[in-house]
Amino acid sequence: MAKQKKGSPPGRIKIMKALSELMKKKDFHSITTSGIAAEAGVTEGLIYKYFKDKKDLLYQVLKQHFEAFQEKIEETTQGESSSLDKLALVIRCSIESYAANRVFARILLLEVRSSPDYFKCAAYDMVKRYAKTILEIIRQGQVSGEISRDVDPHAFRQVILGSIEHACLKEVIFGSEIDTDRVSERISRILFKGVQP
Amino acid sequence: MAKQKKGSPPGRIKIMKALSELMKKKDFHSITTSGIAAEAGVTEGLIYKYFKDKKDLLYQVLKQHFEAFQEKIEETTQGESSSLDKLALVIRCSIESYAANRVFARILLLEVRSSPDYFKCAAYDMVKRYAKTILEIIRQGQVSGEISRDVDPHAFRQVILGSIEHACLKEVIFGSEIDTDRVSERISRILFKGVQP
Amino acid sequence: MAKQKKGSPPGRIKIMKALSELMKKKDFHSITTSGIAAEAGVTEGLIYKYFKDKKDLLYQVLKQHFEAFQEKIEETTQGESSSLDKLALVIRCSIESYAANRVFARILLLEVRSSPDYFKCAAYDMVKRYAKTILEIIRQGQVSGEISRDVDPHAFRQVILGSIEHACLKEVIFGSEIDTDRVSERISRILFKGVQP
Amino acid sequence: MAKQKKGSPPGRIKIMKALSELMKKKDFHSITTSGIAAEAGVTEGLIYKYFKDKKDLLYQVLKQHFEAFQEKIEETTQGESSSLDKLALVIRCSIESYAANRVFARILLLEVRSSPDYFKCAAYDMVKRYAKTILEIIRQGQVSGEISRDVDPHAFRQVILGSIEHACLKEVIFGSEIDTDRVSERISRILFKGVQP
DNA sequence: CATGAATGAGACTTCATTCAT
DNA sequence: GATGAATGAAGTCTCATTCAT
Repeated sequence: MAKQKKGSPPGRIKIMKALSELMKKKDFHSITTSGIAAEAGVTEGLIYKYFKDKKDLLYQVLKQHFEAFQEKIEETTQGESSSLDKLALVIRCSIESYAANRVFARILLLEVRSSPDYFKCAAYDMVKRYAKTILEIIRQGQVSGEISRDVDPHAFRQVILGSIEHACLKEVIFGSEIDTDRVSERISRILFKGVQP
Repeated sequence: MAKQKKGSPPGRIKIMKALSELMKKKDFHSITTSGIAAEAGVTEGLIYKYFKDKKDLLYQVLKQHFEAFQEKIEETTQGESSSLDKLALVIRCSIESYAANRVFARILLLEVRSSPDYFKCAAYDMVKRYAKTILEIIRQGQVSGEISRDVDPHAFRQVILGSIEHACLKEVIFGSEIDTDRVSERISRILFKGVQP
Repeated sequence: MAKQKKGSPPGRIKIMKALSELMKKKDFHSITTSGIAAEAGVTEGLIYKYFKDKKDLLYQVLKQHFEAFQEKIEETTQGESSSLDKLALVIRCSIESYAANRVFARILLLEVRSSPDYFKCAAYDMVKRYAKTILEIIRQGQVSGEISRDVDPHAFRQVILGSIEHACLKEVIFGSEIDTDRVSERISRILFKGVQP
Repeated sequence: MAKQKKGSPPGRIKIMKALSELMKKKDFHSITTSGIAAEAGVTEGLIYKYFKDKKDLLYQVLKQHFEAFQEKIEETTQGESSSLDKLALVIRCSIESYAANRVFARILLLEVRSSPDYFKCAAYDMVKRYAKTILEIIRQGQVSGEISRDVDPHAFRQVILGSIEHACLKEVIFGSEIDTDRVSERISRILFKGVQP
């Protein structure tokens, strides 16, 4: 119900599923439209009925994954009142999502970034919203006194995002397991308290 | 003298330079061998005399950039005795390199990571060495008491690398300027002291 | 009706015909895919929709020719009861086919034999069937007493096949005419009765 | 001494040997000049110092092999006075040569025949001489009464050559062993006495 | 006697994409 | 709602060959 818009014709759904499926194993560039069609059990032509082009298809798939992600992030942080706890939750939840959803991670971390037109697509808008959410939490933390005023919010956000991504990158690339709990705790520990004794 | 091995035939050098040049503007996938040849002023065939294929050429270029980078890192940190100062220098120097050398940054941050065979190439070996250097500095810091023992060295390294990369990513993608000093200082500030007041 | 399976798309048929046509004048290696496409009046890409590669196309064409050939051989020998007469017919019919169908002869006698993968393709299976047919006729002849028991069937088959091929080779190479009747009669005469007075 | 002309420069010899060597495993078309140069331990350019082109090199190698072959045939048949015995010896000797010298066999049976310019090269002259020798023996046999007058000499020669070649073809292609004695005896048996009881 | 750098033509192949049905 | 035939542009790569040194 949350996964596909109700009115979606079967072919459209099959095609998106097919790309998702193929991206578990291969990178986008080595996936061909004919491969997608074969996996979906439809003809190549049909892809162009529903998507402007191959990249558009990718962005649609990404957006679909992202909606679920964003929803979860917002749900999770809602109840929490402490800013640092919220951030810890965002970190945890992001890593969890990457871990649980390799395709999403692959696309986001490795595929789309190199094409300039990604930054104009609908899916990127959601990334911006996600980033904005984090920035707001940081600012709240500074207002409430949980976070030091001499920390630059943008820099902090960068460090958070970078840490999350780098933590997942290797496992996404090599397909290894991610120990979500350990990884996210360690990151939070370092970022919040620093490394000095 | 440091840039090319003297024995290299002129054509080889021209080809590598041509790819470097083209990567300032386009991503690797949209660069064609015929484009490279044209830019280098040689014939397409010559590329395959010196490089196994287009990817091999990319890795050679990357490796060449990396050698300069690695050299600089080692030079820079040599004189320093404090571990945290060394790490701050590594961060600064890395960001500086990315900032000064967009091609290198593009390749490393956006292009190669999605191809599995990159991780088997010679250039990746240098990445590993770079990463190892950082890990060793962290461990020295723990021995000397500068860095808290309850910080996991691998996690800390991940946070460092992630922060560096993410800090540069946007500017590399959009071609904007990086204020090396400010960015690196802020990162070090957060990572070393944490964000709590 | 016997020539192409009705389901074949027009492009596929045109391509196969084009190769057949071109092979009348040139050898396979000097025929290019672009030449084939031009002759067929389709685009080069279409070749690869229907055939794995250029060689696959060749083998398909060969197989098609072979099916007609095999059919004819079987038809021809059906009515005959004497083994030697059957063999004479096989010889005659084979030479006739080579004579009437230079393309087929060229491919079989000169082109495919040097590529190891020909011997794994479907067309070669038909050659084996043809050879088997001959062997069986020989054995029947020995059973019926027409052919001496101290003649080795395999050796005899070799001699038959070799004689047929060599008889046609020169004319295939130089494009000269073959006097089917005379050639086949002479071969049968020698093979059956020997050369001693 | 018989193998190379005395004055041959070392490079020339190395190149010819290299091609011979490579042809033991691969067919001529898939052997590249660069492969030849590598095997010979010289540079590609040198090939064109000594040979007009790649094909010329092939013909030179063939000719060299052929000289040894021709010499042996003539030696062998010299002493014999009976025509049929001479022919039996030619058959035996030819098969023996093919068996012992796969490269020679490969070139002659599989490679050169499809190029029209082979028939203008020096090596082909030797083939003609060999064929002529056989024809003369057959005619002598008819004069002496050993061979029936109603056998056409050309047809008989064709049968002989075809039988020899076909007998060796499979083993040359697949690299299997040839039992020279058995094969040649069986062929002579059939050709001379026929197959009727 | 030989090298090594470079060429150039073209080969095969791939793929996203379109359009009539 | 979907098919299937066809396109066309480009892309990577191969290889025989030449020539200055």
